[in-house]
Amino acid sequence: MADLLKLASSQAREIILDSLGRLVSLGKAPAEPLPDFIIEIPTDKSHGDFAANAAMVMAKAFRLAPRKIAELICEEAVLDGTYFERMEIAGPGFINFFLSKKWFSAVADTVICEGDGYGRTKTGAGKRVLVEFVSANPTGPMHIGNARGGAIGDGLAEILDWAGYSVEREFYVNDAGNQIEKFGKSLDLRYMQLCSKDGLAVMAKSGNETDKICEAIYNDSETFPMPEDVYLGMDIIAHAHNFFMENGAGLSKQPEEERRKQLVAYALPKNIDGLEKDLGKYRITYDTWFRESTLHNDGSVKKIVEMLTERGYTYEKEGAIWFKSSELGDEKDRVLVRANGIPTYFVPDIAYHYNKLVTRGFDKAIDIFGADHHGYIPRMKAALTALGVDADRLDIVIMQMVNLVKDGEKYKLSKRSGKAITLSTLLDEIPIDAARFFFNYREPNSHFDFDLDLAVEKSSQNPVFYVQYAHARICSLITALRVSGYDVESYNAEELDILDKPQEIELIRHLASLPEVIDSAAKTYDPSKITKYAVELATLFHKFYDACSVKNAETEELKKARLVLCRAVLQALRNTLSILKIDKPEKM
RNA sequence: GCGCCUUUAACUCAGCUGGAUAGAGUAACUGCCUUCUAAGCAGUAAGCCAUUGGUUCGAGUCCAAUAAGGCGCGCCA
Repeated sequence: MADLLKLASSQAREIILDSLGRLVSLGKAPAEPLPDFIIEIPTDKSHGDFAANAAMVMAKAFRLAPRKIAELICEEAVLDGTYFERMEIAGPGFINFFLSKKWFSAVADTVICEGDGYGRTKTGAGKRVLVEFVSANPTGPMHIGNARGGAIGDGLAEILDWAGYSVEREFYVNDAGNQIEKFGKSLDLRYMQLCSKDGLAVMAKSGNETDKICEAIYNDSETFPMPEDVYLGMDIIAHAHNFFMENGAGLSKQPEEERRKQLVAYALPKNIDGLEKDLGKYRITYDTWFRESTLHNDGSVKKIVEMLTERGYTYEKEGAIWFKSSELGDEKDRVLVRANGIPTYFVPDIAYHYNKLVTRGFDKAIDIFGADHHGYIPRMKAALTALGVDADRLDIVIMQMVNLVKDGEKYKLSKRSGKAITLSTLLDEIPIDAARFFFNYREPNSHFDFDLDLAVEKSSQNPVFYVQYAHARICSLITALRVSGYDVESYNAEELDILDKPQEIELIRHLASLPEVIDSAAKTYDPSKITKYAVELATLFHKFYDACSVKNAETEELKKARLVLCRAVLQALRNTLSILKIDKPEKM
């Protein structure tokens, strides 16, 4: 788990600090505490591998020109025993560091030795994190927004795992509350329509084919009217029809409440199975499917209201129980229990987060939210604070809405009309690899247009192919050389000392940054850093491939050295693709 | 009206805690396969970093205001 980039960077810092220490004892530098400086990686590689702005920030303290200070620092600097071969003063007073060959071979060596684990860090060691994502309503199929949330959540969970956290993935099943009522009502209305004279006629005419019946009823809102606040999607009609086929019209003679109960009991498990299946196809598997109903059944929901009341954070108004969230940073107070005695969605959700952080004791809970729920965050944090839980242990990743673009036109996503494009439809149309890659190619917080035409296209326009192509190229290259008698695995990284082409050096430098990229992605909750890393690695490889022939290298030593480099690149590429759960084709 | 997000090349976006001449990909144009996969590479062209002001050695990056767009502001979830 060596991070050679970080190591080199801290060496550069130490070199300067050492030098400053000597300058102070020589009386050439002021003794008072000096301002902190930064070691950065210059964009222009002629400025070295690392650059320090120490001389510039210390100009005031020294009462000298930055370049003069830089000269003093360089005079006293000792590079022995470090990965650096020289230092330079440049520009307004930057101190630039240049790495030695030793470092480059150490990088390749590390990648190959750590193998499938290269890139893993211990940043999150000992911390348990729960990532909750998608959590789509089980009342219907998933839409495009869930597709983005799924890719981001799963990617993020994997990244956190690589950063050393102990990670669990969870789906929160809203199998209680108002939307289940609505679900039951919708199912019942459709069922009763099917049992009616008109419904029986449609079924007879359509030869009992569910698809045809759904379409006929869905499109004939005059004969089969539906009220405002129900689910209109065809999936509801399909459930009702399937139930009818299995159980007949007998249920229609039962009281409404009983009908709804039975219909929900029939359709809900089917929907949840469907969610699990679709997500499985999307390569997402959860550690837990957490049911909201368990929080109602074990009294947690009730207990939350009691706890908040005990702590003095509730009051009654107009027959309802309110939470004083405005005292804790929310813009207004919120209703906990309605005047009719039924708790709002908020209460079980507080109970759920309390369960994550207190009952199950996760150090962190991470939720992936659509931007349309961002206003919900302050009240949830307020609730945790009121319960004595550190609200910073809950992190919410906001992801902006997705626009679907087809033929240059924007689709509006509408759940209510039942016409939204579902996740399973999307996955039928585009490769899973492309979907997972695309949704992780932008920061969660960016508004982004998903171009259906582009994702379907199997061409160079599609970055996922570009990356996979690099992988396939290396595979066949290595195979070819192995066939011609090269014992690829036996060469060690010391041979890399002879590499000096810029394409080779750039490639190695980028290899070294993987651990840091993973840490950074974990810290900022941004999986797009990984896809971008993969694309950059592929780019550098393609450039190297073009400029430096392995097979026809000038010398045998060079050939072996490049072969080792290819192995290292292949390894890093494989690891990033593993994180993203994207196929690693050996041939294309 | 209030809050959150966004605004960088024709299009889609990078730009790490402020640093040296603002970068990719796509689209456009020009080259490169008798030699490891041309799903590739090299090159050309393309920019008032939305606008204005402020902070300092130094601002695409930080602060404020303005403008445009997205999303919220229920005893819905």
